[in-house]
Amino acid sequence: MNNNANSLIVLDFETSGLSPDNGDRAIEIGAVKIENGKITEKFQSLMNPGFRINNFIENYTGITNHMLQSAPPCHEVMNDFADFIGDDNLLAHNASFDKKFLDAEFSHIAQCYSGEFACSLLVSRRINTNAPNHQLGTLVNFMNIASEGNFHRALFDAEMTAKLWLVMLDNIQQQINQSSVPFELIQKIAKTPKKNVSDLLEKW
DNA sequence: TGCCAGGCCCTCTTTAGGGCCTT
Repeated sequence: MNNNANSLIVLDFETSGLSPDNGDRAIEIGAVKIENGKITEKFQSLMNPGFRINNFIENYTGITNHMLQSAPPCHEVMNDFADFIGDDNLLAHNASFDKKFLDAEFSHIAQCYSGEFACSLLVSRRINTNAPNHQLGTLVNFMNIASEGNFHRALFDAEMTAKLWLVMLDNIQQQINQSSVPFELIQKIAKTPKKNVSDLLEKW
């Protein structure tokens, strides 16, 4: 594990559906690298899954079958993405979803990654206890984060997740009165029952 | 024919059910 929570890859997949076990594939990857509290690199690409996506996904994402026809194939994009993420830790909003697609796409090309996932959704449920809900768009509005772009596109969602993450890290830093938040603490927050999180931060 | 995602989390729980969140 890279224990530096201030340097990590924030990623978001758009996909043909909810489950790679049912044959769904990634159709777009967007990611940003956060280093020392700032977005320093970006990665974005559509990818052709080799079949037509349905109307719901076209409407939900704005990604059309016409756009995917000329996109590079998944294996090509995922190999480039493996180089992008290196051995950094990873972050996504509802990470279990993006992790299962990353695992599935990497399994197709015999790639692997060494970083560990953090989940902004799980942390938000424990830190932003007054939020009306924990959907990415709701949290961005709730925390007054500037947002000009289209939700449900991979790079925009990754950027918004990164900005949300930095606000939450700042919140945690203030609570523990330290200048950085160890990745180990992030993982502990995500696994701690909500009612015990304030105790965890006080004693850190 | 009938089913059709899955992990997390809460509670009127744990011998379970249902909502949230992602596409």
